[in-house]
Amino acid sequence: MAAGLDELAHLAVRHSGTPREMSFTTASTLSRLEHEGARRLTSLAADEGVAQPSMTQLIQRLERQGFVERHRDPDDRRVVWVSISEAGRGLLADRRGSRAARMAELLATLPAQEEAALSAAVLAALPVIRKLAERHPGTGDPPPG
Amino acid sequence: MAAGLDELAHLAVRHSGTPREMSFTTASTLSRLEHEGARRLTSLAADEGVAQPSMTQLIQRLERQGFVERHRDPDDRRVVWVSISEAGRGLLADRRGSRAARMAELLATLPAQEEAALSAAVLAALPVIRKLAERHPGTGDPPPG
DNA sequence: ATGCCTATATAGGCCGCCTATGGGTTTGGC
DNA sequence: GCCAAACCCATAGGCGGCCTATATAGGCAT
Repeated sequence: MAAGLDELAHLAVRHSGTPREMSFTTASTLSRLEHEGARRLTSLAADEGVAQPSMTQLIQRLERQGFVERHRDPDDRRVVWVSISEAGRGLLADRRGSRAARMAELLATLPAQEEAALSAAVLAALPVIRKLAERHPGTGDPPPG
Repeated sequence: MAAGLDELAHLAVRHSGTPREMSFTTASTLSRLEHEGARRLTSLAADEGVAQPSMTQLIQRLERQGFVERHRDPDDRRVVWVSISEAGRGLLADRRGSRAARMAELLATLPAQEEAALSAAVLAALPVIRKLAERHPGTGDPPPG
């Protein structure tokens, strides 16, 4: 069974489209900024499980591309607050839309019987996999909720 | 249901350990060399879905690290044959061992009922997911068989 | 004021991917 | 036999994404 689970993980990584369009950390950071509002650079780095200079570089790139904004804290001028821009929200929306569309298109190719079987399997597996994921060191912590 | 499948793929990518230890392409290329024997650089690049210079660079690094060997074809001196070394086989064996150990350790934390549910779900999902993966553009083609 | 701590930036290095281009090697038409 | 086209691989140069070590600048406490 472990072999089957391993193969599924393998297929997920191979076909996830990451990092063809955008790296996992980039997407996760943007999504976090959308859901949690303005964040400090260091705490972003900690939550995403990358070193602080890596986050500095990522945010600089996203700022250059117009997807986030940076503001110095007037009360503590060492601190940088990072927030998502309208363009950033648009980027996330586009990504989600195209992902969902591809997924729907793919699922539509399945005969009803197989789709039902897959649906049942996903629903059964999801809570168990979530539990396993909590106990396994990954790349950063998921956003709360 | 698409949302659940998407979440599962997300968790798989997040917790796969790629590319913390070794990139997907690197592992896949080494594994292909192990199973298929000596291969030419260009055909390796095509099968792995990367550009030829990327494969040249990857193979140069793997050769430097001692995991593959390169030989020019005496009958067509343009051609380079790439094969896995003993150290390369050892690397793959170690990786598989540690992956399997982590997976087993993780699964051992589940109550028997949940493990049975997960096992059933995986067995039910696997053939359907395989079918979907064939219809979806990924990073290169899987090795035949 | 001095010296410590904190928050971010910079320097430098490696992997992993790309396009464009260069340099040998065959091959095929003539 | 020769030369051009086709082929295989290497190199150059660039960007994303990650790291450690170190610098810079601001805040804080004695």
